[in-house]
Amino acid sequence: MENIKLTKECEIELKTEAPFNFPDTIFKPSHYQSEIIKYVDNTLYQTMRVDGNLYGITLSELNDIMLAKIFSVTDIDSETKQKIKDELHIRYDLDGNISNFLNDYKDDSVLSGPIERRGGMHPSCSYSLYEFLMITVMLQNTTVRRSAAMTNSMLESFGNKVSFDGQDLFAVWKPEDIDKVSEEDLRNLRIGYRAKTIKRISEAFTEGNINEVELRKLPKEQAKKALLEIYGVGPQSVSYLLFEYLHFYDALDHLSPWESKLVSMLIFGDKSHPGEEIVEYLKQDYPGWEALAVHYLIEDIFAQRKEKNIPWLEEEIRS
DNA sequence: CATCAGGGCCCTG
DNA sequence: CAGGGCCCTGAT
Repeated sequence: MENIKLTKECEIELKTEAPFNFPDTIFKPSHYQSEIIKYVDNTLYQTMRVDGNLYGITLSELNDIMLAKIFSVTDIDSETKQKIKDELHIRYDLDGNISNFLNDYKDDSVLSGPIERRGGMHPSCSYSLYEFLMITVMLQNTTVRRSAAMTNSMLESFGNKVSFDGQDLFAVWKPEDIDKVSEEDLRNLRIGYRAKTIKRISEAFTEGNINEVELRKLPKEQAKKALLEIYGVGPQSVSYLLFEYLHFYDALDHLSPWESKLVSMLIFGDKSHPGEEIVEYLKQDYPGWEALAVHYLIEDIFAQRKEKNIPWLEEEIRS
């Protein structure tokens, strides 16, 4: 596979809506690791496709200013630069205002710890809609280890190897690349029945049936409806999409079993409470912020995992 | 060795 | 609206 070297470099500054917590917003320890994104020395490395061209992006923070470096094959024009800047603002929720959440719940018995440790953390999605859909498909009905294995085998076959700023990583394949491949060839990568879903979604994007720009303008319920019309998107995937990708802080209609166990433990001290009960509880206690509340709880416990062993958490990860 | 659920969803009846 | 089936894999 050809290794694309991105050697031209420029830098932009990104303005954030305070309070903004850089590390906890741009990198999420609860997500499974892949070679699409790297977080090294407080710097995030990712790729981005704009108008058919591939760019390397680094994100870092210096004296409370967020810096993005853009790496490219040829010099970048100001229009593209602006597009990337706008896109980063959206993906990392740089203009979202969560100060009321932090003020209202800083003394809350459940959230005070997470808010103290990670206050200013926003939901974010490093990926385009298509890329994130690919991730949600990989997550379906399997374990973290296999999700990572499937992602990597897909990247090895169809992704683009990219080098910039001393790092090597993969860019997710383009929808057109998959549209040409047979379902059988995809299945040979041990992605199972997901091959069909990936082909269907790739086909929809190739034919221009999904409009990312318009989707982002929709109110929550309409966005949900539109997303559920995509083949392979059900209640679980749509909840990830509404919160992480579209940043609806109150998008909590559904909690997956593994998340329910974690949140149940963190709120009630045992894993037994069912998802529906927890959703009701969160809607009562954190109206307007129920999904963000879950996010603070889960990311906070995963962050603590790096520093100490949490047996009841390890039991649920099985990676 | 077999059986099963897993960071779901589609389809059928 | 409930329930079966689905690719594969590690756990039991």
